[in-house]
Amino acid sequence: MGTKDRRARQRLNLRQQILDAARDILVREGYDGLSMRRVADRIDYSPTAIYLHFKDKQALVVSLCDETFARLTAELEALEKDVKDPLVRLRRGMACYVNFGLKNPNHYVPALILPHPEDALDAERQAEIVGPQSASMRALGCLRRAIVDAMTAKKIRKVDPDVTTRAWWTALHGVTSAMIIHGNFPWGDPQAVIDTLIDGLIDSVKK
Amino acid sequence: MGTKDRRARQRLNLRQQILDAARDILVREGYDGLSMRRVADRIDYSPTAIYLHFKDKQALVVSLCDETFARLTAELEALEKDVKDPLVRLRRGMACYVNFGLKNPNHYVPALILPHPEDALDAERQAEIVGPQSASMRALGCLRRAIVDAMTAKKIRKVDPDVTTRAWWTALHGVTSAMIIHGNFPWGDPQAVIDTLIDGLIDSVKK
DNA sequence: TGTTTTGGTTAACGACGTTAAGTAATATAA
DNA sequence: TTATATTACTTAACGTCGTTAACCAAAACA
Repeated sequence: MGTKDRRARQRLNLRQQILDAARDILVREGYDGLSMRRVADRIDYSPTAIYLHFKDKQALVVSLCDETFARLTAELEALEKDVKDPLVRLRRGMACYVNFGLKNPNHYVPALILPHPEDALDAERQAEIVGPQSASMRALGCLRRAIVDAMTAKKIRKVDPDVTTRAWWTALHGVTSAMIIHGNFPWGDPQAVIDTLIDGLIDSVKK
Repeated sequence: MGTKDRRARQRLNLRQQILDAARDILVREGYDGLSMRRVADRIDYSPTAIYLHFKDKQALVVSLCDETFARLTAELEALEKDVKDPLVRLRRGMACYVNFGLKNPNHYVPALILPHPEDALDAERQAEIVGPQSASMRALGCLRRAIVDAMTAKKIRKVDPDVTTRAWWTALHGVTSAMIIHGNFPWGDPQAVIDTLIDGLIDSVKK
């Protein structure tokens, strides 16, 4: 009766082959270089075979990005355990986010920079959605907790945690995406720009 | 001898028709909805006719975006003349930038959010490029001047104007692009997020 | 052994940006 | 005025893409 198992195993096996090939292409050639046909070529299946495992190209890419962003979340959550000083944790966490984006540009781009169709929803449906769903945004929870912690520890002055989380995240996203997309912009010392931004934000609420 | 003139006039005329049709499509349907074939349909020419006036799709879009971003630059330069207080001008200019992006999302997206092929250059050629070329980045000059002015007026403490300009621009770009792309994210009161970010940045360098 | 389900294939649709080759009208030169 | 050259444009095509429909063989089950 292990036949059912074997089928499931083979199914997962192919699914993993698809993911592996797709990730390899994505990392090496970026989102534009990733096509269903190229993935199919790599694994010696027909392009349509992929659709038996992923609804469409976007679902495939989301799977890849979720996997990668899970590592970011893990890093951030590790900080929560290891770093006691909430101000230091805040600082390190923000740097961590930017660094992650710069080290994984080809995941960051489709996950957070490129427009997704579903992000252009009608106003009614937008209201239904209350929180970030994709794994690529679970980092926001970490940021919010760090802000709240720093606040209760009286390290920073009282602020609206939700508004501040969103404002700061947009800033971090800004420097990350700008440096990824505008690679030939004269950034000078990029790290100086990143540090200036992060330190400025934190300084603005320091007691 | 007006035949040469007439030819030139007709040429410019068609060029303008292309631009008008393309801008209409871009504004209404966004960058993805804009295709050479659709522009051609609108003006009752064959798709290839467009290539007699624009090198490729990107050149056409750049023309459109340059036109629109010129209005932003004009607004910012008007501020330089009208608003004397450098701190107020700084504040207003930054808000102006974000506002412009949110009001012209379909120009902002191809101009500053989407990856351009030429932004993925090899390291040597990147070094050759020293400043922002596209009109979409001339706003950076305004920001830098505002920062320097506020500094010489002793309204803010001494900072590296280049690094600060770049850091602040990434932040502004971040909130702008995030709100454009992630329209169904729970922003709460978007203006509160924008204001918190801008005020935070300025506060961090206020004397 | 016959039947259904699973896991794939081939072929095709309708889009896209772009290039190559051809054509008709116009301007210039003899 | 006729021949030539230039200009403005078209049709056809290439190679891509994501995705769907129809079909098919092998395995599982009755």
